[in-house]
Amino acid sequence: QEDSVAQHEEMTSWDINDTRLPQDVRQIDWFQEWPDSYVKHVYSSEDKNAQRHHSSWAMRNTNNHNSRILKKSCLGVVVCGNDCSTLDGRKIYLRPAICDKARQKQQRKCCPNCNGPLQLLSCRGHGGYPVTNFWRHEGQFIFFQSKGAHDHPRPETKLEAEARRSIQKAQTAFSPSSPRLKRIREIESLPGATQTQEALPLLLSKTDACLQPANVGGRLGNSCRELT
DNA sequence: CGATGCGGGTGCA
DNA sequence: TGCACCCGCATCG
Repeated sequence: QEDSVAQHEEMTSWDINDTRLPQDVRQIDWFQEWPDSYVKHVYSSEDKNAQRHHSSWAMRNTNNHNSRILKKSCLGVVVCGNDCSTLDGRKIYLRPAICDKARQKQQRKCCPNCNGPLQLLSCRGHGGYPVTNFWRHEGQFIFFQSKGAHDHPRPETKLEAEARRSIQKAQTAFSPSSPRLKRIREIESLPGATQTQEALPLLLSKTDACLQPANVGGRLGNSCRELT
């Protein structure tokens, strides 16, 4: 009734920038993987995900010149420029790399589904700017506050993105352009080695053909094979 | 290799 | 002041 409403008000009456935050938190929240639309949460300082300031949205650390409050902003989602769909009718929503340099590389790779160009859909959910998340550790709690509503699809979760990288890495290991095989080829063509060069087929150059123009000449041993 | 934090520094209201 | 953001440095898995 009115009581529960009042109680809820009391729980969310704080702001991440307040000088002092509630000491008597009544409700500790379970970690929220997809916080959205101006929400606030209070986690236990024991919560591993909260401790690591995780989110399934791709959030990057941003400098707010305040060591007491950690601020992060959303990077959006990486989509296929051809707007392709997988066989099971799903769209490609890759997780933007958090590291600036890695993200630039990522955008030069191609769609894992159709090999088309990738495109970064920036988040504009906070007055035209990326949604921001704030974290503040205070005593036995970790306060969380988000500003803005994501105006784009959800990207892969961190775990999904890591799994994808593992798979790609494994596949790349078998590419003829990979350092590993090149090394083998070098060894085999050494003077004393047995002549078995013709044993290596040249059929996998497709791996290099899928690089985007801007990256031709780069030494990235990336592969663009499809997966799932 | 990258995820994550930090903080100096810049450009704008 | 508040905010967005670039950049390098360092840690860590």
